[in-house]
Amino acid sequence: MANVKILLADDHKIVRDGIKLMLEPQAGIDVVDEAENGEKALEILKDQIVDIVVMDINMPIMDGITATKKIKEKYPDVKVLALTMSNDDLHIRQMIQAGASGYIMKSAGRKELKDAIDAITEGKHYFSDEATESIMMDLVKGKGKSTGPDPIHITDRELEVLELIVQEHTNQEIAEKLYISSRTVDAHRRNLLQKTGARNTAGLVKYAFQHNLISSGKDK
Amino acid sequence: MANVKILLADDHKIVRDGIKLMLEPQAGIDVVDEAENGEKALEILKDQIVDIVVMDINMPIMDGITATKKIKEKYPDVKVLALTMSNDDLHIRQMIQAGASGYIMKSAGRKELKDAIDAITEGKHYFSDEATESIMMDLVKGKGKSTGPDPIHITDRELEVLELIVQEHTNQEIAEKLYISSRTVDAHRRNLLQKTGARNTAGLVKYAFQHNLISSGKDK
DNA sequence: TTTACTCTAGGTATTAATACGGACGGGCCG
DNA sequence: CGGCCCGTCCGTATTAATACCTAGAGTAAA
Repeated sequence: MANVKILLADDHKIVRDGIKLMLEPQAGIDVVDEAENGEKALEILKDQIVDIVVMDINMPIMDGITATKKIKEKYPDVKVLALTMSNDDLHIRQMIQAGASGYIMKSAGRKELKDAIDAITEGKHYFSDEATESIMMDLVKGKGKSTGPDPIHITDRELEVLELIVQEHTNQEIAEKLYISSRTVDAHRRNLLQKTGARNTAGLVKYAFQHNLISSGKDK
Repeated sequence: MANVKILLADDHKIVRDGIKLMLEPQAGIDVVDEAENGEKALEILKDQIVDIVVMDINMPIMDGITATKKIKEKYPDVKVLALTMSNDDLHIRQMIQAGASGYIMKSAGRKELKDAIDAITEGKHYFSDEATESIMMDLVKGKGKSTGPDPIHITDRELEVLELIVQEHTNQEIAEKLYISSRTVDAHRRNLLQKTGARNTAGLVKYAFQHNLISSGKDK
């Protein structure tokens, strides 16, 4: 059997180098290329045969979830192993829905990484214990009900509003920016409160940060 | 000359393993131990001779900035190389003030890591281009004035209030929790708005996340 | 076509937050 | 001692946000 061809997608070179050094000595595994964001990864796939993409979730320009969706659309045979820092239920679910074959955290060790790649190579799936537990909790809860964080779907418009809220704009200002009534903004805001389970603006901003919906919220 | 003894402090095992694999083949460098948070790093230093601590900033339990301060207090000869994902001015400055000898980002490559360690071993400092630029900007600006993030000092009480705000509490609730008048909470809130430059609650929460100060704000 | 969802918008009301003021005791430090 | 900062509290006022409810136009799916 030919070697497994890996593409690394992570915005931190140290992480890429680290994974590469961990994998390269392994027999049967070749890291054929690297990408520092989802867009680059897609470009590389155009003219490079790859078996597995090891994909970070948090990346600039194009995040791992979006990239995974696009990869599975265009190259359904390419497997994706999600790699992330957080153990966020939402991210795990989103990656699985996007078509990832596995999910491990950066706090995992070399062995787990190897195990995950082996499992995926054999056409199986690999989820870290934490991810498995999270998914099981969902099944137990019976398809996201009751108190669970639920499969909440925030619409595009709501996301726009949320971003402007995070940018410290008032409803009036948001209304002007989006060319809608402030009442509409108010409605979106209430929907956001309800969907996110937040009590107030503080909760919305917190939600945005914890689920990384912030794009340009950087300092200064 | 004896080998340089390195202690890795990062909560992500993959990152630790990666760095280790990058450094170990290098002549003259030994990774003698690892820690997944600042507290562990301090414990290790108790009975382990270490020359340089490669320290991540974002870590659970005890962050890199706090850990660096404590290390420089107890073991002034131990050098610290800060390692981080963000290029946040504030973090850079805080780490330098805490006593770090260098600062590089995870998006840096193997060569930069090696260069940084070499420089620090020789008693010099090493700052990535981005960090240098940021510091230079400060010098140009003349000691943090005008638009700069200033040497704002948030008092303990204000911090308590801020934390409760982030936890989605209203002024009344905060007042009850702290056994003070809601008017006082209001005053603290106004001072926070003024000090942080925020326009409203959203800005305060954003500030809290970007600079810090959230301890247990995790999901669920 | 019905169903469902999104986006839109309004009415009415209450509560919370923000913007100005000013004031006072305590602790720390030159 | 005399200032300075901190933490505490109040008055007044305006603006913003939140809580209810209803509801139509558009679109996409069943």
